[in-house]
Amino acid sequence: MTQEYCVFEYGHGISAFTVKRNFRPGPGKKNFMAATATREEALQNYLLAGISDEELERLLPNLQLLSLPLGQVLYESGEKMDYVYFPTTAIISLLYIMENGSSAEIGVVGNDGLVGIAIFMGGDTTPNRAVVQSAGRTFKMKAEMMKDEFTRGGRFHNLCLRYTQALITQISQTAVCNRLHSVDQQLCRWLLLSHDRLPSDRLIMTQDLIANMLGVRREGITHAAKRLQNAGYISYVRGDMTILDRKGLETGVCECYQVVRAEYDRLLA
Amino acid sequence: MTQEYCVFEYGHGISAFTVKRNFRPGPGKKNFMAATATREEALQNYLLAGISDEELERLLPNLQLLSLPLGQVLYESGEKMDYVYFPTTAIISLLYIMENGSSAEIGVVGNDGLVGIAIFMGGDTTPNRAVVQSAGRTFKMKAEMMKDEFTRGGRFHNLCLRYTQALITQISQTAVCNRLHSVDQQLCRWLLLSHDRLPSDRLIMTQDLIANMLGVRREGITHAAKRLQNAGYISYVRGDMTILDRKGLETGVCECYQVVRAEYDRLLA
DNA sequence: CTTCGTCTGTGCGTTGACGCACTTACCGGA
DNA sequence: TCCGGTAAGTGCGTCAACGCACAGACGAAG
Repeated sequence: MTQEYCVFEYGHGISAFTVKRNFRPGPGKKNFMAATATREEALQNYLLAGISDEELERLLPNLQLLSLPLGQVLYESGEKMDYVYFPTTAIISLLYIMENGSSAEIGVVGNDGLVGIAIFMGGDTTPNRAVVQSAGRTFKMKAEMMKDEFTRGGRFHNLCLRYTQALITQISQTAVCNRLHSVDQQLCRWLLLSHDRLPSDRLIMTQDLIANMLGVRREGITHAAKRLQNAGYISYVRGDMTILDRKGLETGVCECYQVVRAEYDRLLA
Repeated sequence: MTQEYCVFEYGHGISAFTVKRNFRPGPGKKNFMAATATREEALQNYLLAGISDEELERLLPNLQLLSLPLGQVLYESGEKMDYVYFPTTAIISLLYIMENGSSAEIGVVGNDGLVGIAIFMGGDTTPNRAVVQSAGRTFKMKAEMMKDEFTRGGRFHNLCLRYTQALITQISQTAVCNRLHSVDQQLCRWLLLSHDRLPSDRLIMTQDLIANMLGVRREGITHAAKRLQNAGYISYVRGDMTILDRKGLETGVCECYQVVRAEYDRLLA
């Protein structure tokens, strides 16, 4: 089961993120559980669920299902992207890594979208790293197949572009939030964005990792998380967080979350 | 001459930005100097310069040239976009305005691109405001015409998408920079981004406006600008800034600028 | 020449986040 | 059962940026 796998992989993945941040599973380990896509499973991803039957039929044989452990790197900054990913239960974080090793998240992708927009936007690469933030399942598809289907136009083409616009809003709002809001507010925003993309209320992730994502100190997350815990919104025990009171989190968040949420709803309805 | 026009318009535009930020020229004032595009003028915009002759021929009759005063609002947040803009000498700032009135820039567009990507991305609107940051000229084109040409595919379609990816990188880097870097560094980045899109070395803009763009205090800009002035990189007199030493500015900037610059060069070569 | 509005410069107390060092708590393996 | 590694909590001093208040400084209008 995926959840058990998360816990198992947790100990390994963690070191990936901190310090070196260059963790990659060995070649034999990477694509286990790979299987051709079933229709039902594919529909768990909103983009795949939103395209026409004809398009889905064409894509299905080319979609490979796989499980991703926490910390796995899907793309490295500037690296040619061989695959595009359609997450179902996994959550992928898009990060920029500074030359001095510090990092900041620019966006997050779950079953609401896809990882690898540069493939159809024409740039082929981006100066960002894509890392598994929450272990889970995803489909992957060869970049060439992605380009072919995109070039056909049709609903898939349009939906990809609308998703990209939604992602732009998310990134924009991250910029605004980084500029104007407190760590407390940003943590709330981050938790809600994650929760929206999570199959359960559990998030397997240390405070150190969250700090790396938000580009703040680990102690800052400790304090903010403590406040949320005291308020009864979350429980947090050694890398195992549970969201107890979503409504509560929403009272602590800045308007940035709602703006992003509304745009996703509007564009990908 | 455009430069003189900037100075003239300066006194009016200014009040637009501060406090209320809802300045709009009256109906009769908006589209003065409108004229059908000449080929040479159109080529000053990199996107228009990069498309095929056939495409350009088709667009030219639909392009209207106009001068934009400092502070004019091209789009309001959530407002339907009737036109797309291809700046030549004008610079447009994309801002998010918080509910409490504070603001932060998420990106800047000059003759390197276009304003209004939501039109072809399919969302039609964005939760941002587009404001003239530096007075100058731009082409505008009806949204429908834009959609039509985009839908044809071809080089125009691809170039628009590549430009969008470049813009995404700029927005992403804004997010990172907001998170990790000092006001001094951010001011350098902002000046360089503006200078790249400026027809001269002069920038007509008060410290108060720059502060609104960067989402910081006006006094913070005063201090940072003073340091740059003492270093001899810029001169600054009451809303009239001149960039004296570009190389100098580049020594004070963080890596964010170079990352964005490299992506623009790579994607829009 | 004076006045008024605007832009810039400065000082000062406050604060949120940082960096560092350290302790406590937990867990799995020897 | 002990030990070592990892996660989380705490306490400090430091600092960059904030908010506010006010003082020049400039320029256009009368």
